[in-house]
Amino acid sequence: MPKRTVVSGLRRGVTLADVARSAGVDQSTVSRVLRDDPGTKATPETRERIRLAATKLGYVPNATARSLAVRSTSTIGLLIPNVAGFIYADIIRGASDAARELGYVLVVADASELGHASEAIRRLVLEGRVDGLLLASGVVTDEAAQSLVGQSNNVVVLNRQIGGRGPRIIEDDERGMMLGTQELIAHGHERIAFLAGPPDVDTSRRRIKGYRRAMREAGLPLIASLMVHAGFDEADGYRGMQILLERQPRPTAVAVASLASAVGAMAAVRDSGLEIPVDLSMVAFHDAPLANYLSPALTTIAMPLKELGRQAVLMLHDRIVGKPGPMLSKVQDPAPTLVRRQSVAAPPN
Amino acid sequence: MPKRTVVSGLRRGVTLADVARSAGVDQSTVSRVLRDDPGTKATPETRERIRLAATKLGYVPNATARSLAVRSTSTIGLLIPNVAGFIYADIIRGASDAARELGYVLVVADASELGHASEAIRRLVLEGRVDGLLLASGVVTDEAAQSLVGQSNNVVVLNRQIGGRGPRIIEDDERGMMLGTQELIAHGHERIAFLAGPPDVDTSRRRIKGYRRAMREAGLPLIASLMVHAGFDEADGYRGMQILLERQPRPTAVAVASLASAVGAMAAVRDSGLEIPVDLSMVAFHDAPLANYLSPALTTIAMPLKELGRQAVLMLHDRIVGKPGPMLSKVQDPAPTLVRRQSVAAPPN
DNA sequence: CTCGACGTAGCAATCGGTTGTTCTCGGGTC
DNA sequence: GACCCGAGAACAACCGATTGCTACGTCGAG
Repeated sequence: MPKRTVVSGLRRGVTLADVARSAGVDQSTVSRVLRDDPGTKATPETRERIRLAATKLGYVPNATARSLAVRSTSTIGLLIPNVAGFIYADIIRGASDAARELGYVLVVADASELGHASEAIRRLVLEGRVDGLLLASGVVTDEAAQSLVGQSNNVVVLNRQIGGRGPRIIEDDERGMMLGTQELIAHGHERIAFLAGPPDVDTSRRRIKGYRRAMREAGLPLIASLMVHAGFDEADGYRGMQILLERQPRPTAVAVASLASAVGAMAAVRDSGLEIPVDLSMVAFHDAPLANYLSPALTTIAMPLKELGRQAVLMLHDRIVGKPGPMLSKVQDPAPTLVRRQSVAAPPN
Repeated sequence: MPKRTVVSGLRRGVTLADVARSAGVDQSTVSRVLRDDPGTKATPETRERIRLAATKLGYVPNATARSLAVRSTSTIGLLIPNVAGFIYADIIRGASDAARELGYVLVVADASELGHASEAIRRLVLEGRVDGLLLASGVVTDEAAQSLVGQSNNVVVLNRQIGGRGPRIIEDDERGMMLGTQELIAHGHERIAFLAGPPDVDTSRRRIKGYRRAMREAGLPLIASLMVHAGFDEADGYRGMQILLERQPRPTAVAVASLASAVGAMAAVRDSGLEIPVDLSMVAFHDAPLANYLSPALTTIAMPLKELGRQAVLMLHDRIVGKPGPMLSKVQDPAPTLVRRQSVAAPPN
């Protein structure tokens, strides 16, 4: 029969007590049996009776009550500055999978608008809705985030360092950016520009390091005017590229610090009447399906973002259960890979 | 036995009892004062003493305990099939804002992988982690979702209808798609193809209706071979467009049912040696910053997705508090708008 | 001087689980 | 037959809030 349910807010559910009554035992026994508590000494017959009653009534334990009793919610939060970013889908999936495997549920919250990060943090962490929080790069500029990272054990920052404090996990930006720059070098480019991210975030700095190192190791000169800082979105990339295109002599190739800004950069190149890759080669940091459908298809550096998400929750989980761990972890295992498409060719002339 | 491993999980916080002790009153008084309970009759002095103690101790109420007591979590869930989709960012923001205004927190869960939707639903709704759930189009093919929608009062489906049951809210797909098709017609096109979504989802069907209606009202013939069904992502759009490009005579314009598939379709056009908009005009359903940076910049139909998200939580909230409301709601107010860019021109010849 | 009203604040039950402790038997030992 | 033992299950105290109800003064009225 369709059950009569729900008056309002919460599902008005079957409780442990209901099951206990139906099975003719105490609710503590029901609790232990249904959770396979090692301390249970119930008879096989009793167990069976309880299980039957539970399924017959459609019992589902109430997470809120359980959380209160055990002082743990079994949920992990992930705070993201901008859900539209290309990179977050993979991070979310990796984190989501890992959480599930650990018996946690992952909830993501959007903190795109300024000031909302601190509210989200209060409601999620301080009010105890989650056992721990993953802070994706970007939101951490928020001052509430700052102070939280200093205070709480159960926060892990992804891909950004906050004043050196707090546990964090990063992708191997340096290695990835080296890979991309080397691809340009391998095609014979020497005047290679770098469209960098904001100078004050350490993710950008690590990518810059990778670019510089590749140049240095190839014996190529680092020309200051060939590096410009821009934000990470399309419009930022467009503007940054315009600047680079005015340099004389013009660079023959450019490495771009994010996929979104590369999309903008490509548009800037087109609008200036130049063509990729014949006039200018380009590689972008981070990969997404989109890159394959751009014109030309964009050569990218695929970072192991899913693994970043996964390892982030593993790291957070260790902290939650009190296991000691490093303050800084770098995702090494699936190494960054270069996805060759059509945006890189030999330099003109 | 060693003492229980309380430590980790939840923030070991200051409780109501702590504040009460510090202020020298009963915790019920503290509770009433801090929440400004209308039933409070505390003197100004007592209130002051309590407030002081609370801030001094850094008291933050525990959401779990509160949820248990009031039988409501003040959180709403949003289940999304694919966080990478272009449209979800706006929906999330709209929903997030509305939730915040209502005093709720919005948590989003990703159900990209098959079978995960039902688990997410169990953990979120059945276990009582949320007061209500928004189901974004796509996940609802899941059978758990199906049955949930039938059962629970507190689920609202976005942009997709499930067997006619359950409350839902839709954008005005028909009107939007009409708008786009009319733009093509206004430029003189007559052989206008439609790259549609999957035939079995009603969102697609509504977009088809809009296309057909625009054609009909303009007195243009509907040619069956000029409509092909494809999925909503880039690869699907690529394949679908390839088919359309083989039609003889070739269409001079195409309306595409999603932005992602339009990106794929543009690539297919390029690969076939044709050029947009000189050989073929294109409009895409849904807008995103990306459209502005494509080559050529893509003319799109901007749907009020933020408003969709907002109204969805409003609708859900009404149901949660028991207010009666319509089973079907359509977002009308900010009407869809056409964003003219460079992908539409007069037909060749 | 007693009674009742009212303003204040405390008591205690409750939400739905978890978990340490206690009770109840039946059976084996000496 | 008294005693002990242990399995099996009930009892009861939490977790941290919310909330109906009761208790205690004080004050004014009769």
